[in-house]
Amino acid sequence: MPSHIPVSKISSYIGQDIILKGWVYNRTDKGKLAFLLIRDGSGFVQCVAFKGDLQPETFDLITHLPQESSVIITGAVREDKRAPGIPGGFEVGIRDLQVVQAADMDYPMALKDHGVDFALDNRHLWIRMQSQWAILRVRAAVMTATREWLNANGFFEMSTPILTPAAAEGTTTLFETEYFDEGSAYLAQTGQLYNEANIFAFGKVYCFGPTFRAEKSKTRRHLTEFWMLEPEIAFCDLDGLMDVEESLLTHIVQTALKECSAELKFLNRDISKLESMAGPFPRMSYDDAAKYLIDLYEKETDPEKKELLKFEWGMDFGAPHETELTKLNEKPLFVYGYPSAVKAFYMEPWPDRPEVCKSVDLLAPEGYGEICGGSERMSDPDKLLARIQKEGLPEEAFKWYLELRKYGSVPHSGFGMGVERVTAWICGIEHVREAIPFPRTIKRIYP
RNA sequence: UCCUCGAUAGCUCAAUUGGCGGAGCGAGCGGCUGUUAACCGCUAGGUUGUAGGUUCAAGUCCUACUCGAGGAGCCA
Repeated sequence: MPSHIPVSKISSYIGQDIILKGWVYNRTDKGKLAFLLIRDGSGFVQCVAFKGDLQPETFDLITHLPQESSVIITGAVREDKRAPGIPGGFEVGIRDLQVVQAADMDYPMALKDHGVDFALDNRHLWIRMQSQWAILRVRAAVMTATREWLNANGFFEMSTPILTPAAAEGTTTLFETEYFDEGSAYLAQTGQLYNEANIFAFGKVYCFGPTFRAEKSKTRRHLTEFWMLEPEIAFCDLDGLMDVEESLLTHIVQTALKECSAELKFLNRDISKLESMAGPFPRMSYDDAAKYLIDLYEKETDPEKKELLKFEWGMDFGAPHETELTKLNEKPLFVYGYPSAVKAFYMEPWPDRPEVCKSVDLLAPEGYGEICGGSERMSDPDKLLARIQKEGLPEEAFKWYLELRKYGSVPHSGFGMGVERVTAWICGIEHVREAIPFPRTIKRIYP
């Protein structure tokens, strides 16, 4: 009696009879021959029916199967270089086919390019397509690799609250909701402040969950709901933080290469660009980056490009600036020591240079830009209080946060990593909305 | 919030200076023993986003609106 196997393991069953349970992704009839591309969640494999090998009614059933019908197939595995699929190169000679459900014939997702609007309205079906399946498998691998590295390196996963009181960082627009008789609550835009409390109990921690930004950002790099990893580390300075980011990112990329080679190949990702992606990553000061950008701006002759590259010391980088900086290297680039004015209030000032802070962004190559942002946190309670007052933040809301610095304060650092941005970069795709199963953007909350 | 672009068959797109709304894919039927988004033949499929306006005549020009996109700002 043949056993039920996943498509992903098919290479171990050459010459054997097996059972597949899945869905008809595509069908091609050719007279007395029919090809079914079957997907079962673990992969895509071609199944072949010869009229002569089957009961006439079974063959007739196969040649009339609607796309997306659910089926159970019995047959023999053989190697064939012509066979499409993921991983591909194998096919199943159908001996028997049982229809679990014949799908309605008006399945809307054709196997070709669709417009963004249509594809997103049909996201619940779009995720069945090979490209989206491959991207989301890479995303899962990124998330698994992330936890793997952190757990192996002494970090504890600490869930931080999603429902939070007002004013975490002050600047960002938050989603607001009613909270019983306590007034308004807000969906978390970061778990960092809570993780700063957690490190004094657990040393090295991380939170890994959804994050919400109500800002009306409409670009290929923004979602209103996205997943963020936020490690926080006690007794760690800015250099130590960059070491952690470097090792973690290296592990994530190498794992994706190992676990998802078929997916990346299907996505036509230039693997060689990822293979060299191991630490150390170059580290550049904001001052040097600013000098480079100002120089570039002055040399630019095209007036349109010149306007985009406009830059002076003290500005935060725009997307065109990030792109220019990432062109300098094949690897991700650390830029550290940003002006305090463009960064959050809790970042530790540079010694003897209070206008600069111990912050660091990690910019992914090939124009992907910022994938991690972090800093050494202010550890002195008096300086922190002064900064909170200067920013006009409500002091009483930060009472607990200030207390962390009263009882055994230490230098500590942390960063946030955007899962969808990392996934989009590894997959080589245009837009972060394809790097999450059901993207939430400013204009979309369906499906 | 600002700037720019777009909306024509189920989907992706054509339609010349304002002059009879088409094709491919998908769907149905038939043909084909190696297809890779197969191919060949036939069939069905339309209130051109909405509301006005200009004109002998509007998919095409004008006004307003709706919906969407990607860029700025802000950020991961």
